[in-house]
Amino acid sequence: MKQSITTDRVNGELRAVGLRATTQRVALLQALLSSEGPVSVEALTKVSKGAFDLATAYRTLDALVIAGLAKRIELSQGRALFEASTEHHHHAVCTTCGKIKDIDACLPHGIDARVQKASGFAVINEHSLEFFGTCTPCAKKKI
Amino acid sequence: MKQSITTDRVNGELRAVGLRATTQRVALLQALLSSEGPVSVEALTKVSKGAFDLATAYRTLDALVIAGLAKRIELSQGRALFEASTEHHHHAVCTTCGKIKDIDACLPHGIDARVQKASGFAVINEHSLEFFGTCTPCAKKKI
DNA sequence: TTCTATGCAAATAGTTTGCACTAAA
DNA sequence: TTTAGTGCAAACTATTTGCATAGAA
Repeated sequence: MKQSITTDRVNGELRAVGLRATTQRVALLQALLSSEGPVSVEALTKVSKGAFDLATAYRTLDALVIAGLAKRIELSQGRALFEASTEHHHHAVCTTCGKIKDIDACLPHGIDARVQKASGFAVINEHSLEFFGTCTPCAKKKI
Repeated sequence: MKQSITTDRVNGELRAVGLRATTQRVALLQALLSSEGPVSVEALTKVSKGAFDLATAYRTLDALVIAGLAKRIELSQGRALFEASTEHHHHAVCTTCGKIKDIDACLPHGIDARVQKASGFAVINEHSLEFFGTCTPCAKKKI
């Protein structure tokens, strides 16, 4: 858990992007901002005790992604993960237990531009970089 | 289409990894080897006219991935793509039309090792790097 | 002949949608 | 009061699984 996120701040962020600050949205965005790494939709609905509907969670997350407050991540096959929009970074995924750790960016600057030339694409404006391996606890268990 | 892949070669590759060379597997692996980039499971079953069952395709692809002959790729949300195992490379994805283009590797050597240190993971043995943007045809249509 | 692989159909899992109702603004 | 957002249930899509049968070795 990072430092606690005030309801007021979340309220403001929602309104700033033109979304009504409903109880559910505040709870969801708060949960998103408070979690260490990418979270599953199911996990998000359970964070606040007054667990809200899955459909609401999906709709809200879509809205947050469009508003630029959240990012959708494709890591696990067939289960979407979401994280709050923070500065650009990458992830290390443990292929044994599924744990995900944030990794600070370390790609050479201008790589998007270089790939743009190499690919013949008109625009390259985003990239995802994920690392896979075994975390230390899992590695120890295997010995 | 790359140069045509002989049935014999595919037969051999399958047997080499201990898989029976059934009609379906040969057709599927041949289709995989012949396609330019990542392909969906549905597309693979339709390549050979004697379209075979989806369940068979999934089971076969699993076996091929385990055997190291194929790779599973998570790009589009909720639809798995597969490609034949070739040398390490990355992809550029057009977020408008979905077209995928292979990109030759361009990450600094030793990056896995560096991330291994930075992440505290015991092992980092794989990474995926995907670029997103707009391909030239799509960019022109938008003007 | 033996045993793995296939096809079919049913079962899951994750996600999306329609609609009447609730609650922000 | 107005209109966007929610819950519930049903619909969908991609993928998986059980089981009897076909076919590779």
